[in-house]
Amino acid sequence: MDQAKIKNMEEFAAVSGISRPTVSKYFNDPNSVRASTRERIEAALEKYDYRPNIFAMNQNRKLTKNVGIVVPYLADPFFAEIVRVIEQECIAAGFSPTVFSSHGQQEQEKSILDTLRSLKPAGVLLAPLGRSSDKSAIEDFCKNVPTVLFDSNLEGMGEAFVGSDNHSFVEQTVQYLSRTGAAPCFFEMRNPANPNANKRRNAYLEVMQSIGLEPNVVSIDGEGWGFEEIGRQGGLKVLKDGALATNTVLCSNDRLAIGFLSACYEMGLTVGRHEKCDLRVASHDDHPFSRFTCPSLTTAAHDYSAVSECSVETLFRLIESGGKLGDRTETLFPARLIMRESA
Amino acid sequence: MDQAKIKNMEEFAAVSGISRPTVSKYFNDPNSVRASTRERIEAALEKYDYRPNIFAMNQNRKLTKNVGIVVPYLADPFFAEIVRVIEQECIAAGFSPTVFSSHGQQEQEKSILDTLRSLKPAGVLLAPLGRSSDKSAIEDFCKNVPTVLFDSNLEGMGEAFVGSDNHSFVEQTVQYLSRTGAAPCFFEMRNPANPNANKRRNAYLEVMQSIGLEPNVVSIDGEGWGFEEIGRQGGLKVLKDGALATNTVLCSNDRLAIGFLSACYEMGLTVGRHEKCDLRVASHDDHPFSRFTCPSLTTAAHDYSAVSECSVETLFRLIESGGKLGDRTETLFPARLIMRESA
DNA sequence: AAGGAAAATTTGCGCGCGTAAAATTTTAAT
DNA sequence: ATTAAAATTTTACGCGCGCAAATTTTCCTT
Repeated sequence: MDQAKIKNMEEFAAVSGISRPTVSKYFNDPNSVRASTRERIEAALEKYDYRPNIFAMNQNRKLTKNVGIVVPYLADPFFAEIVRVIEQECIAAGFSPTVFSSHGQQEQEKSILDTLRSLKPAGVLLAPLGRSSDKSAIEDFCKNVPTVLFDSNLEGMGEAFVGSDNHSFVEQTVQYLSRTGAAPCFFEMRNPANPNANKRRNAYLEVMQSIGLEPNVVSIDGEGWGFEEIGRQGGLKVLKDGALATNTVLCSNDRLAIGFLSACYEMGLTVGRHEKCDLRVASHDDHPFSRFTCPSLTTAAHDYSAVSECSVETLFRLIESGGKLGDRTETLFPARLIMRESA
Repeated sequence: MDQAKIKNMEEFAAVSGISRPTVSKYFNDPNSVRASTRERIEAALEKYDYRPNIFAMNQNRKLTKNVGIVVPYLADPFFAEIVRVIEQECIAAGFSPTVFSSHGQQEQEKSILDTLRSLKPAGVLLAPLGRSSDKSAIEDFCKNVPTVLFDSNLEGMGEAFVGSDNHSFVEQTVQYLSRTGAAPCFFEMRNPANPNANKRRNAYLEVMQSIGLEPNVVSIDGEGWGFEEIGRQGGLKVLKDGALATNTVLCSNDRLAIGFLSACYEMGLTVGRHEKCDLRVASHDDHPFSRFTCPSLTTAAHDYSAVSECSVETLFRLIESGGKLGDRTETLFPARLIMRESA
């Protein structure tokens, strides 16, 4: 690496013996220049550590290489994990991902969309807050920026949606539970922050009816994204009130289940699939920690990698086709039942 | 809001009846212009929705309003939580924070520092990987970019360090455990990814010696950031081998403890502070989920808000003083013992 | 009302790069 | 060798804004 500091593309073009426009073309797409030219540029790149000024690049480019990734709550390990994978894939494809978390707040989500607009992103992967999203703000955003929704769907918004098939989740857990023991009650938040929750409740009702069992929905109070605490408080209340019709509880999601397990433990109730246990508990999501609860949690797993890969691929297709896809596709991946000790 | 779209600052200056340089000054610092001028600009801002082009701004400004936040592993709820708070504080102070996760990989950390350089940030809050960081790369970075280290310290690097006092963590848990029962064994990874781990082991040895107890360190194998699984595997091995000298286990951190609790459960061992229990388990960090383990985890808590606030404040002082502080300060916050059911 | 400091304006240049059009060179095919 | 196509170079302009110096206006003081 030569000590001579290269200030700009002009100078770099000079030392590499290539014209600046061609160098510019190279940085835009290394394959767009002749192989021999590419080699010469890359040789110079080794010698003279130079990187184009991203601000100047983005200012003039019609389309940047920026990609926005927005999730409703990054402190939720489920989203943290999905973001981790998506981020890597964007980098591998030569994009610059920027991660944003709405932190569960509508205002925050709106302000992120505002920031994102001025970032002129090539595309955005958006997991909206859902129920508490400002629908018209998101709709407006999607009209101006190529956007793929993931995780939670907002009817008609964005160019595509990629997520998990909630019905498949509930069907598998309900089938499994009712085949191996008592019919499951459904434990959920009355006003869930996430729209998937409503789909899961409806799926529960459908599946129970289809196999001729009496549904039993237990809705608990609580606001916000502190699901574990909400599940614990709700669990304590439900258990004390004897509000459960059977000894089998199907939680809407794993974080709620983690709280519910905690409540069971406090009440001195044993959870598990064995005869001697008081309760069976199952859930949905395969949260990264559900493997380590006591007992380990039986759950329906997202196909994490399929959802992330498909989201990213869809976004890239969208970007390549200039921001518009033919018709809005909705891709849903089925769940995989993970049988552990809790049910 | 008028339908007339404002293209640039030139046009906006025209419609607001102010010269462009003055408008530019306003966006740089609203207080640097006369009150009456400020009002006129803000009135126009209401009417004609205009936002300066950040790329053009950042290209020409000597110092941007960007702030980088780098953590070793964002999927760890501990970091997710700290990032959440820090992010809000930066926004409140008028900065544009960008969050990066090294995902536990040295290469990733280095590439983030590279990216960060070209972002010309006013300052960076960096929680390094620690043991697996490329020290010289970080040292070099800190020389060029105003940086405050947090969470884990790298001797002499950055303009300041803010973190938790590991000795205080261990002192409190060891004192508590040995006062209320058997002396604690120390359960840790042999090659921990985090440098705090080494400080905690040393603190354990010191504290045990100072109160005249025989230390007993149990080091387990495992690489990477999957602490729960490592703790579980290690726990199973240790429990089967009967490698624990006493019935009290102090884990280096909560995630390891979560795995260890899982191992205890699998082995049919009961954990808790009551007479009839087989084991007592305690730990450090007050991980967001440690409240919900079964039994709930006795642990030493970080002062999350103090660490985040102090980090941010230190960074702002650093930025205001032009990137250099007098002498490198190291601020350590003590732990707060949280007594729960596990010990 | 006069004076001076503070704030605002005018003028003008520069940042680093994208990009378009035309001229030139290189490559591949006949 | 001839020729057309592809790649490169030259030339030239524009993006939206920061910033500095000189000038003018505004405000407050005595």
